[in-house]
Amino acid sequence: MQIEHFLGKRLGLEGGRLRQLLDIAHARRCRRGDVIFQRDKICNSLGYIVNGALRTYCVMESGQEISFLLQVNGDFFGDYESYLTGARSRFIIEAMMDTEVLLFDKSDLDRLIDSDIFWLRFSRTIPDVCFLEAKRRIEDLLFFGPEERYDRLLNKMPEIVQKIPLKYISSYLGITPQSLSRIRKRIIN
Amino acid sequence: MQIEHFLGKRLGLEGGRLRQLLDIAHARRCRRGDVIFQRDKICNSLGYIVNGALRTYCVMESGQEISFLLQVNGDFFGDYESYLTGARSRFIIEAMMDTEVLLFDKSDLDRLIDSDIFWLRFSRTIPDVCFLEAKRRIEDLLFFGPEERYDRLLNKMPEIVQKIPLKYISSYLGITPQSLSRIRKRIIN
DNA sequence: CGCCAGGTTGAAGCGCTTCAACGTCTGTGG
DNA sequence: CCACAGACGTTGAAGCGCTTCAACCTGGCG
Repeated sequence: MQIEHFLGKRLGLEGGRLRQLLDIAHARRCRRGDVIFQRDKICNSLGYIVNGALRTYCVMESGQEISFLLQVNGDFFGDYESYLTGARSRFIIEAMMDTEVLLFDKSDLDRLIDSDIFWLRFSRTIPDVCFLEAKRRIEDLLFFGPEERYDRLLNKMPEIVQKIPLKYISSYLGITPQSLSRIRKRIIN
Repeated sequence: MQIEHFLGKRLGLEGGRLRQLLDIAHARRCRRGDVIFQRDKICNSLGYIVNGALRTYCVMESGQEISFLLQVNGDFFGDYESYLTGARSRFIIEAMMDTEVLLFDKSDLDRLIDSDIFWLRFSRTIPDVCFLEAKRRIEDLLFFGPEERYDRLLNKMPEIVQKIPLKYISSYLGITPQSLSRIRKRIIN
């Protein structure tokens, strides 16, 4: 099946091992606008996007919403800091369109990891992936200006950028919706 | 001894376990300006700063140097992406003042990790720490403006910021040296 | 002494922000 | 079926902050 294939490829798993992992997965469908994870909760599961798009965002004191992450098919989601440390999360995760996800509960993952040294070795993959993604984001913010960042985002997720509200994208890029609107206009030429 | 104490506390290690780790450490002293790690190499060791300060930076095509990380006593350093993936690094690591470090070779760490399930469990600590640091940096860049970022850096490493060249700090903050100079002037009031 | 790197300061410019108004689309209720 | 509200995007005008270019100052060092 497709899901297995993509998830397995992403994680370097196959056959029985992949099946073992899928055994503890919970499938869930969300509608556009559904909140998958609430602020001030402790994140006790990690997720994988089968189909759709999510945003992980933070509401600032001013009331302004800032997109911390925009994620699509094949991406993992969840506030990994809260998952790791057990601290309450400041983030909200919301579906930007109808979305199917697989959820893995921390308790199930921990049990799996304890069950077999294979999974103990495997468990490093999670923070490794999180770190690499985070590093890319830093490089994006540090090495490029707003316009270049938008360009790179377009390359990274071309179909999605056209479909989701502009304001989610602008705060992800660290600019105002108006600025992004003008950048778009500029780029058309 | 002090070093052991701090390193152990940072990693949650003590007694025999801490000694095991220190057994594979190589101490090294560097002078201000020494390059500890060279661009285009593969990073095959991780380091711990006993005393001093390092910067991890990238030279852009324009020739401009951008500080990716500024690190001080008690911080870990190394291009963890290159360490993980085996890819050539685009970063250079340089001592900003006379600095003592402990180096841990990947081959020794891998051997340690394979020797005992304790160390296999422990090995997740490394990417976890890297991820949490990276996440802080993203939040800094995304949630705050240049002036606030400088303020937060002052709180994070107050002694060091006074001692190292302004241009290293400004590129870490994502601004020009001139702008940082003016921000400093503004803040004195 | 004079050079050089690092820092400061001034002036001009550009890009993003802010505030505000208007256009467009969609869904809802009269 | 139309009218209207609300969300979203666009556009204009004014302002602010960072950038750029350039000049100058300062301290360290050969």
